[in-house]
Amino acid sequence: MTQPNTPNFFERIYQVVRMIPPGQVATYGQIAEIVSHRGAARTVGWALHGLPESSDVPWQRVINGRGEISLGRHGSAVQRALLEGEGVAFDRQGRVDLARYQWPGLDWPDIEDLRATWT
DNA sequence: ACAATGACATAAG
DNA sequence: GCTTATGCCATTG
Repeated sequence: MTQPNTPNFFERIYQVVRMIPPGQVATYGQIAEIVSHRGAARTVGWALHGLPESSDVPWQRVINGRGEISLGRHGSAVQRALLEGEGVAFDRQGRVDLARYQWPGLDWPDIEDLRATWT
């Protein structure tokens, strides 16, 4: 973004994030594993970082591997509110029960087919 | 092309 | 369970 030639990487990330159903959450690593390699987790966060709140991408459903919100204290409140509005419960430490709310992800055939669209 | 950065992840102490 | 150290990837200066 910020440039005419937006790398497909960000678009891929957005596309996957849009597939996360309401009331469920996914981790950065999970998204990275679908769009690219496992190590791209940081890049996923970078992609969502510049995303406007009014975007069609449910960025709030993407959290870190500990089930916690990784934003600075600033946007964390917003994200928490959005998720709570979808039925996601937070514990006292502001963490989500991943075992219960984590997005199952895509099946291998689906991932394969999805990647075929970009490659 | 090199060095630094960032909404991460995992292993080790 | 929390803190520290190391790895990974793409973007940016």
